This record gives sequence, C-alpha cells and structure tokens, in this order.
Amino acid sequence: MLTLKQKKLLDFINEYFSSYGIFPTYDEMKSALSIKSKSGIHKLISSIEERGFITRIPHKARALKINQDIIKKSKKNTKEHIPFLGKIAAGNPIEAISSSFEKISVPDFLLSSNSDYFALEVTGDSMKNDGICDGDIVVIKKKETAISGEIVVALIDNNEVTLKKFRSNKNSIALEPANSSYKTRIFGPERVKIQGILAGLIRKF
Amino acid sequence: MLTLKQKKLLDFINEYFSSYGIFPTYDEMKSALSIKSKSGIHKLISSIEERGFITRIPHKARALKINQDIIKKSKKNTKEHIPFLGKIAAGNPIEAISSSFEKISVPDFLLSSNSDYFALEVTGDSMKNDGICDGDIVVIKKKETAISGEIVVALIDNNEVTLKKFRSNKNSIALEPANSSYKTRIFGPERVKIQGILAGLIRKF
DNA sequence: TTTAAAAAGAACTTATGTAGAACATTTAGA
DNA sequence: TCTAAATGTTCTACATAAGTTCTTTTTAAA
Repeated sequence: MLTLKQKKLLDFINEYFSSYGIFPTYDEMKSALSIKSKSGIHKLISSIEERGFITRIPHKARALKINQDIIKKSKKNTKEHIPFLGKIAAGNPIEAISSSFEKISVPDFLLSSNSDYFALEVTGDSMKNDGICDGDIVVIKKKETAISGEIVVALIDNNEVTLKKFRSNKNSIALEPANSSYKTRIFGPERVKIQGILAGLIRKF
Repeated sequence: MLTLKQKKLLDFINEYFSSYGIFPTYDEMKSALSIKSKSGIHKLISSIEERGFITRIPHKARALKINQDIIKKSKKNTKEHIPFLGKIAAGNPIEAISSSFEKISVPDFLLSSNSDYFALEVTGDSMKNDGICDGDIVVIKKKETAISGEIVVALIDNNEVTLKKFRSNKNSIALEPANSSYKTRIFGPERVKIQGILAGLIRKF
C-alpha cells in the first residue's frame, strides 16, 4: 500500500509521537529521512494522507493524526480476534453456527497466520486429566484431518460435537477422554468428522 | 495534533489538576511556561480548545475541562501486552526481574483496566488438579493481599516463588497445592509475601 | 540520448508565539 | 449594594516557525 519512503516516514512519525507526544515538523522529518527539501516531505505526507493512513489539518503546525484503524487493516497478521461459538450443544455441527457474531481476542502466539480458528467453551470434565476443565475456552484450528494423539473437536454422526483425544486405528477411530470416569468410544471412520484440532486454551479465574 | 507549546501547556494543566484538583489561572500558566504575557496563554488555550483537547467556560476563572476521550483517541492504540517473566527460579523475587523486556499478548477479557499484570510460565505439576499444568502461562494480577481460596504467587522468605492456593489462618498462612503428591505448607505471616493473584491461564498445544 | 519522475531549492503564505497595554467580567469582601 | 481584586479577553505590533507552491536540477529508466 505504501512505498518504501512513505513507510519509513510513517514509521518515523509514529516513533516520534510515541516519544514526545506531539508530531514532528516537516523540517524534522526532512532530517530524519535525510531528504534535503521540505517539499519532498510535503509530497510524501500528501500521498500517505491520500491512502488514508494519516489525517491532516492543512496549514496548521504539527497537525497530524494517525489513523490506526487503517494501519491495522492493512496488516494481515494481526488476526487477534476469532469467532467465539459458545457452548456446543449436541446436534449442532460447527458450520451451522459459524456465523456467530461474537468474537474473542486471543494471544497471537496461539495462532499461525495461514489458518482459520474458532473458540469454544468447554462443558464437562471429560478431559480434566489433560488440564482442560469445565468453563475453559479452547482455541481450535480448523482442519479436517488429525494425527493420533492430537486433541480434536469431532462431530459424531453429524449430530454430536465433542472434544477428545484422537486415535486412528486400522478400520476405526477412537475418541479418548482424559478422565477415568469416562470411556473411550470407538467409531467407524465414516461416523466421525474432524472439525479442528486443539491449538490453545484460555481460562479466566 | 498539538504544537510543542500547546502540548507543554496541556501537560502543565494536567499535572496541576492532578496535584490540586482545580485548574490553574492564566497567570500561573504564564509563569509555568515562562511567558511574559497572559495573551499568549489565551492564544494557546484557544488553539488547544479548537483541537478539542479541552473545553472552556468563557470568562469564568479556572473553568477548564480536559477532554480525556479526545486525548485517548489521539494516542496510539495500545494492545494488551504484559511483561512475560518466564520461569521463576528459586531465589528471584518478582521485582528483581520485573524489568524484563519480553512482552506477551493476552486476551483483554482476562484483564481489568486499572491493574498491573505480568505473566509467568508454570513449572511443575503441583496445581494439576486445578487444571494448571507444567508449561502453562499464568496471568497474574499484581496485588499484595489475597483472600482465602484464591490462587496466588507467593514469595517465601524473600527467596522462593511459588503458585499455590492461599489460605489465611489466625496466626499463619497456608499454601495449598492442588495435587495429592504435594503437601500443604504453613508459614508465619511474616515469611510470606503475596506478589499477585491468578487472573488467567493460557496454554499452547 | 531522451524523457519522466524524483529531489532540491527558493520564494511565498499562513500559523504560531511573544509582548504590553487596555478592557471586560466575575468574585469576594467591605 | 458597591467596590476592589482577581481573572479572563481583546487589541496592536512584531518575530519566528511551519506549511505550500513553484521552478530548477538531478536521477533513473526507456
């Protein structure tokens, strides 16, 4: 969206503002970018404004405003909000409710940039031995396949959604709880559809 | 958005108000900025008002209002990043390493706006029954006191840092693990210093 | 080499800051 | 109520800072 010079100038303006709380003059920008004329700065500022990254009051000194929204939108990997699908009641495949409006912010280190994610609230304690408790929020990476040992969100018989450890056998799929009060359930491969794998967990106290 | 002088005046007004609870007169501002005429202050005030940072009742003494909303908007959007202090080895009180540069982004719903937070990586499984596992990242709200039942980060004998459930008795403090392989430890109140209470937990899979 | 774009430089316009004095309004006390 | 003190406002004049526009020069690409 921005040229190299424009980006450098915008970065400088940002830094300057962080340090001093006010915006730099054209002369200061001129020195910062090693440009020898203010008119160059004027042109750069104009193009940056044209692209919407800053706003300006004409003819006023240091009268800039950085448009943080636009800057965020122009960055791809600040996807810190993912859909929160709430508690999953039996009989609701994820897709059916994926249109949920609610969003939840998650630490970016739980996400990788090229995948889709959603969040669920855990109900029940069938995974308690793995430290996944009732009320926890799990971050799920959308994916149709899993490897044995991964914890997955699985849709059984197009009907029931559950969070369990995935185990793939020759002709069957086992969904293992992490709690001795629950039993491992074994299904034919056609009955189980993986919705995603567990990527993170968040708990509020 | 503001010029240097305007910013200095606004800063002075802010400080003055914080100290005295009322706003300064033009004469006081004049002295503060080493300006020799009130008319200068009047001009500055007018430009600051024009830009929306303050509001004024004309002809009334000390009749300013600082428009925090505008000031906030003009500041950079600060994301929810808190210091990450890593694993706490025995013998290191939190303060000693609080200068850590490393930051971690956390969901904002784990934080409340008027408190300080930091994050630690959990080592060991002494809180496993509460779903707090080795390698988890806990978000801690800085606080010197706790009530019984809260999970706290406690500094013992100015030496050892630990995450345990807090229990306050008549003349002693009990730090309870959540794992039957570990024992509750009981200390005199003078030996235990609360560093903060558990506010959230984040786990990456 | 030719051409167009970028940079530089200079000139210009407007905004901002300083200063002193006079004036207006509000406030508090006689 | 009336008055004086405190405070805010307006005016003029000037100086400096900052933004804009234009022309010329340089640079880089075709």
